[in-house]
Amino acid sequence: MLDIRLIREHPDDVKAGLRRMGADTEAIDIVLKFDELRRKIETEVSAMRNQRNQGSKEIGKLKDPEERESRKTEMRLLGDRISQSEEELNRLNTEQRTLMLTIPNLPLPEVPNGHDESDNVVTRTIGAPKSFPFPPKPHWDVGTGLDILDIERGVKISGSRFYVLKALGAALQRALITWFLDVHVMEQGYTEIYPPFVVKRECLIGTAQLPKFEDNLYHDIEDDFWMVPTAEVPVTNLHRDEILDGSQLPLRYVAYTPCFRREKMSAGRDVRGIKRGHQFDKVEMVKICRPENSMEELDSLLANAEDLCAKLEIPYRVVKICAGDKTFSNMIQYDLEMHAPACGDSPKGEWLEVSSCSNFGNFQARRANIRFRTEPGAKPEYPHTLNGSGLALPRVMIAILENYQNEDGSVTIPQVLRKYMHGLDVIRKA
RNA sequence: GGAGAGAUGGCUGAGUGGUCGAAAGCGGCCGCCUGCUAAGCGGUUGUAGGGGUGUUAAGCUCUUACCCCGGGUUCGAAUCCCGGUCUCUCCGCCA
Repeated sequence: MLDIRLIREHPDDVKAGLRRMGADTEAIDIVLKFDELRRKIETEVSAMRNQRNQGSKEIGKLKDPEERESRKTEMRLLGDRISQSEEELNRLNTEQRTLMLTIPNLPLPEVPNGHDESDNVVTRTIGAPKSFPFPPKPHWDVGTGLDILDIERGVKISGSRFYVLKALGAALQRALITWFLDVHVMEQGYTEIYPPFVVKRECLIGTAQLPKFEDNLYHDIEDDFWMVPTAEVPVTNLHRDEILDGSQLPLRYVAYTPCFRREKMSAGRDVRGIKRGHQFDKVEMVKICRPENSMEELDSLLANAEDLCAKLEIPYRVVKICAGDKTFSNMIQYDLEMHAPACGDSPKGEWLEVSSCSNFGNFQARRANIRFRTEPGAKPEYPHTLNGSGLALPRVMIAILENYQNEDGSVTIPQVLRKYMHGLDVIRKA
């Protein structure tokens, strides 16, 4: 959520930021109108309440029963007026908040201009796309050929966009998860978290999936549980409604969770293979830090994710996302994309997003009411939150199956994963 | 799932209609004292919103709301009533 004071005092800057994202600016004018009216009524209500509080105190001290009764009547009338204004005030408060929750975070000045994917900036490419002495097969052929991926049965049991990993396919994914976590925890200093995979609605408001992106979430109506679309949600919300001690910061967490997405917004996209499913696994890093450190923390977050790509020895690139393509709630975003030689429509293969690393500023902290004190006794402030995948499993699986495939249909296991696969070095047809 | 108990400030814990934004203790902060340490003494110490003043600063000041959440009764609610949530104990069930 943006700071209402920022909107109040610098509406033109806010609108300019929204325009860079191709977002609507009329919400700003509406919010400002609400805000003005809201403050006016709030002042009135406060004054009336004050009058009532004073009056009630006096009634308590009055001896004369007649005078007492007449004051009571007076106060009763005042009470009715207060109730009316309170109702109005409540309405304005909720309406203003509801609207505020739909306004996206503003891009930082260094975020490149642009309105879609094609305007993103590739900042560096590490390793060249691999060339093969034979025509590389797409992962769905590699995987089904080895009988480690079963898309048809996934569809049979759960519908489209579900798949089954089998035998060494399942083991490979499990090895990746464990290795990712080990690197983040043992080499990079993150604290591992095992969170619930369903959360309350407030959590999703906190990290800004709700109210705007309800369409993309699975929801259990009976208990009002929401299945997590990313570990960002439960992990960031660990500290919802808390005032942290500044000496605890930065907090650096990592969590593995399945992620559940309805993918309504991507209907028809990426239907082939395992690139975009309703359920996928991901290891996610989450940081909560002091505002002044958040850009360095973003750099190290990105470096931590990149480290995994590099160690897997798969070509990847770093993409700076433009203002029009960044997500709703961040203020700057970098994506990591691994190369998959046989995926997609182009003979050159496709760059697959395996990680998205973002700095959210205090946007989520405001929504989730996460605060900290720089020192004991100081005023609470909003910290910055960040998160980044480290990494998303299906795309890494794709990249491994396609990059490490051999002409005979087998797949070489990346060096770093072998000790997580009992020393196995190649996946062959059983 | 059944029965009972409970939810008060950073923590412990008092408070059953006005004198309560809330005793007391602990902790924190500031100062004093002390050769060091330990102890001692004094003061201070919740969050959020709005108004005024001030350079849209610091600050000062007035005020409102908040004693789990939401309603209700009342001139007035931490306190009474209703609904809900959560926690604990016991029983049941269970990977």
